[in-house]
Amino acid sequence: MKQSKLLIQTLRETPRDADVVSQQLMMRAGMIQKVAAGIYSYLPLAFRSIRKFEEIVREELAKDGCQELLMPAVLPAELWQESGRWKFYGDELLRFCDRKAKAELAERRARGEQPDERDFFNFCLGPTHEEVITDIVRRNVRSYKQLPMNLFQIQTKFRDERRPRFGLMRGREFTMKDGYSFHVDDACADREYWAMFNAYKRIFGRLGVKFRPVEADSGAIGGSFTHEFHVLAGSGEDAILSCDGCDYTSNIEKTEAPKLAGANFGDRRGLIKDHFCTPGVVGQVEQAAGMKDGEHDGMPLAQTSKFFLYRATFSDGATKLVGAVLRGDHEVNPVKVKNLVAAAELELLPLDEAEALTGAKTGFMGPVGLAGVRLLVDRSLEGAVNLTCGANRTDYHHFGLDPARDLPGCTFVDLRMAAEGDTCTRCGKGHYQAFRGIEVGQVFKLGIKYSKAMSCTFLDEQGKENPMVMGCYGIGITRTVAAAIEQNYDADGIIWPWPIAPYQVQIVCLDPASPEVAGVANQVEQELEDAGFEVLHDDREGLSPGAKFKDADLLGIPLRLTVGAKGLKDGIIELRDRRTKVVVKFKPEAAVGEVCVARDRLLLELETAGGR
RNA sequence: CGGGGCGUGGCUCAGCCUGGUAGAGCGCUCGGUUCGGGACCGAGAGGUCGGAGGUUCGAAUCCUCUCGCCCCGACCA
Repeated sequence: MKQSKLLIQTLRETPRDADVVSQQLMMRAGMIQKVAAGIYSYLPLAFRSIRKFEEIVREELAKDGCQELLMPAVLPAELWQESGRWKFYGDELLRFCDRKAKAELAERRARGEQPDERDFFNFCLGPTHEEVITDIVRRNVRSYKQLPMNLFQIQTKFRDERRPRFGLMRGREFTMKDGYSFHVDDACADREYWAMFNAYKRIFGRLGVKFRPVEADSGAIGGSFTHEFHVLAGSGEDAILSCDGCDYTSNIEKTEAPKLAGANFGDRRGLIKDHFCTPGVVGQVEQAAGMKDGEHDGMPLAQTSKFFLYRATFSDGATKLVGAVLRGDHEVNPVKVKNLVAAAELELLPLDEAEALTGAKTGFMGPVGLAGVRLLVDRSLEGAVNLTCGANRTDYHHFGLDPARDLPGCTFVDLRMAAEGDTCTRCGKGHYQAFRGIEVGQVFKLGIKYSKAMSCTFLDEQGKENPMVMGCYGIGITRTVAAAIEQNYDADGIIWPWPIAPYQVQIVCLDPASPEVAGVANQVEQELEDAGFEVLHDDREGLSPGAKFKDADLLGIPLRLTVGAKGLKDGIIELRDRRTKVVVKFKPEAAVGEVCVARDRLLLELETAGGR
């Protein structure tokens, strides 16, 4: 490919609204352009990388017998109503109405009615396709003989993120591989789960990025298990804790926190109400410091407790108040709270409601004496005595709290956000290390949530009807490409991993106006292409060498072949490794051989670079 | 959704406070000199200053509304 004909405009300066490295570099390299918030065009260079990654995904999935199909991006409300998600999926689901519904809406309005427009939305843009695939399978699969089956698509998805950001890493429109499997029983679904788990390890391994499979929260969807695949990068949005002594790696939302022994706070005493008065002080640390009496000049943070009031909403629409009690120096993990009460949604109770319920301002609410609240106490407080807690009276705290005694009906559970340095709960020896990760894939055992709701059943060997057991498996294609850049760049630009580089070799012709030099460059280009390499040839005239080198570094093609009059005078051209900057010089006739050697070396390095 | 910021040639920005008929650098076109890490000279093209309304003799500039984009927050109970 001649660069003079390539649709590309590199930028010397970073566009103002690009805030992560991958977005900055992809925009500067002329790979993507923003069309609207969180919506991008993939220009030729980016599209080549995206398609290469798609092909890796296809090849690896084919090894496990997955079948590719393509479902519509625009989906009817009916299917989503059938699964129940039309109601529960939030505003990330972009809903709209077609002309028929619009006409009916207009007619109602003409009659003087004031219908709610939302009641007329009858379509949405698909953020995920469980409903559609389940519909397809229930219509086409009847017998256990046809199972198991694993179907996937690579498709543009839309999620109306409340705050799109980070370029391709958190856009509203993105390309995703979503796969779904159907099975006669749990055991079969579990086998497929691990088959996909291993396929994903192969896929991200081939990509040549550092990644980790991570145990993650499966939400309230039936308590099934799930792994996320994360590309490790400092800019990642997710916090991951990984044990340095065993394989336990998990999203911090899920990480089990060890039960910590509390400090010894003396002999148990009674609950002394309203003992401490810290007027106007709200922060946990400041409050503890201000708690003074005859024996105490400020309380240790670990002897205070903190309290959070949540409203849990269940899948049947019922709600319940949930109170979480933790040690003052611990963080609450709301995901754990949500899962412990098996809620569909969990929200922090709005401040005004919380104040009305407890009768105290923020900072002075506590668990004692609250009616109608399900109380959960972090297990690190099991057996603790002489704690302080909010008195439900503004400015006051109780002293002497013994949760087991003073909070009847409370449950001791793991509510706490695990932290770096905590002892691993799995091996009991190692300690958690913290990483940041970009979630690029997920394997999830769905169970029968959708097949049951949508009557996707099969007849077993006894002729009995059963719901199929399902799994789903996603990979964010465009996000993965961005994540690869987050992990592979330097001050000069992108450093593409070989497998998804838009081109493998970039020929930089420094003197394209010279027939002799251009002739050699073209010759080498042809030979490399004949040998199967993907070559970008910078044949642009009128640019100084410096400008061409800068552009080449920015684009990040793994190998750069420099052809110039100066080198040719000595009969040589130069091959430079983008990452190491190491240069080798040789005769033009040796180009193919040298590029092969360099490629083999790069691929060998990739094998050792992946995740564990 | 709450708070803050920004919208001026393709890109990065100045001009706005203190109204007077729109600028720089990069990029682009043409000509010339250069040519191994973002060269130089000369000549050009390119902008309803996000949009609407208002104030004024006159608005990029002041006022109101609106749209878009970006950032921070959304876990002190």
